[in-house]
Amino acid sequence: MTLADEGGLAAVSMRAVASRLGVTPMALYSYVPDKEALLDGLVERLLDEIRAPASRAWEDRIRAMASRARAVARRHPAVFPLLLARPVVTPASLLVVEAIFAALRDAGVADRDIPRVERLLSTFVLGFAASEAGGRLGPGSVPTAARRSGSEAAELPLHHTLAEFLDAGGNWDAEFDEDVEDLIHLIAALSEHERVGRANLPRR
Amino acid sequence: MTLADEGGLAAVSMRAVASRLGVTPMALYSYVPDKEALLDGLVERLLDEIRAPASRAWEDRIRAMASRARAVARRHPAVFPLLLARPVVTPASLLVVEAIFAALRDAGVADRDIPRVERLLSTFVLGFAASEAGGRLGPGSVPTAARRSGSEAAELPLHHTLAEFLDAGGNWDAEFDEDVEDLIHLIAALSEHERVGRANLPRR
DNA sequence: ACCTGAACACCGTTCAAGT
DNA sequence: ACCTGAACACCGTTCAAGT
Repeated sequence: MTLADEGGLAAVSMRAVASRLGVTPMALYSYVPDKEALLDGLVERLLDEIRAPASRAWEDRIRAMASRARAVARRHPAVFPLLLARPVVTPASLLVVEAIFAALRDAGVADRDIPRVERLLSTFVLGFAASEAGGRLGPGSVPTAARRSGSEAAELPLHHTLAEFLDAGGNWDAEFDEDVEDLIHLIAALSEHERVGRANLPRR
Repeated sequence: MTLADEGGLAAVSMRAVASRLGVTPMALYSYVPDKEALLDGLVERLLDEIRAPASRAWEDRIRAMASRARAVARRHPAVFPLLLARPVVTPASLLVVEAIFAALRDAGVADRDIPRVERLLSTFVLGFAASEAGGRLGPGSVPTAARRSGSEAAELPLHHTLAEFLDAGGNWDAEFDEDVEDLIHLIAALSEHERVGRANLPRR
């Protein structure tokens, strides 16, 4: 993890890890079948850092997990994107998912919608954090491009019109919080819809 | 792109590309400064495939772009995840963003919210498609884990309760469509909120 | 069970040289 | 401008051998 944090994912080689441990590269193969398993271990440690918070209101638990996920991404930007590429079957990831299930259930979301909404929520949160860590949301990058004079500007009229809002003032904290609030509203709307549906329909 | 589609990202080496072109590895450096630039070219071609659809209703344009992004991810699962790791400053990506801006404006979203909502939407769509391509949403993986007997099952009661809904019946098409509809509702709610706010407030 | 050492089949990129 | 050939400093992993 230290190697990844310091030198990016490219710095995590079996040889570099072995050298850091004062051991021969082949010694690692007693602990791990191959390099992929080693990276899986890194991902698992990331999920341990997210964990489930002990909070009362379901909204606060959603907010806390989202915020922690993003904090983990900032601490380990090189490793974080791997979260989107690995199946959610490890113990640590199942614990996080279980906690989100619980929050959605307390929110009143219908059972049949809970796993879907969990994936919707976690996909957005992981996607945002990974985008930020990977540099997709670079401060000022888009505005700079939009301000570029020449033929391109004419083909991007809305980038020009919206220029002042393009980079959120570089304040991704506030933007992320707003996004999470919007998704919490969406969840509340889904549960309201379920409540009304249950009152009016015979069964379903 | 062919190499990536056939053998994954690992199969895309400067040496393999050169060999495919019947040329020496070093010949590539006349066209591209390094390997990263070569991968940037792949990403740019992916964005070209998404493009902006010519459709009337803003909802249909959102649906079309989301659906196309996902189709691209299925055609090029190895390259697609790179989309989340590169800044949106290339011509092709700006065109896609511009089209989403236009749809959100037609939806009635306030100018100050448009770039944020564009990022919310594209982050989810790219995140979902990348998750699917990368195998995060593996069919049956989570249910299998939840069904696993032993001590773990006791710590995951909701996975047990929700077992029948855990993998969406493997029908990610339907789940993705539902997600997109939910987000369209969210956008409509935001624009409604803006309409009401504008009528009631003096300026803002 | 855990570790070493040598080897194999690869990498991206530099450098000097050719046309 | 475009391409070659040799070299450098790396990879992950196999295999045989040691304790």
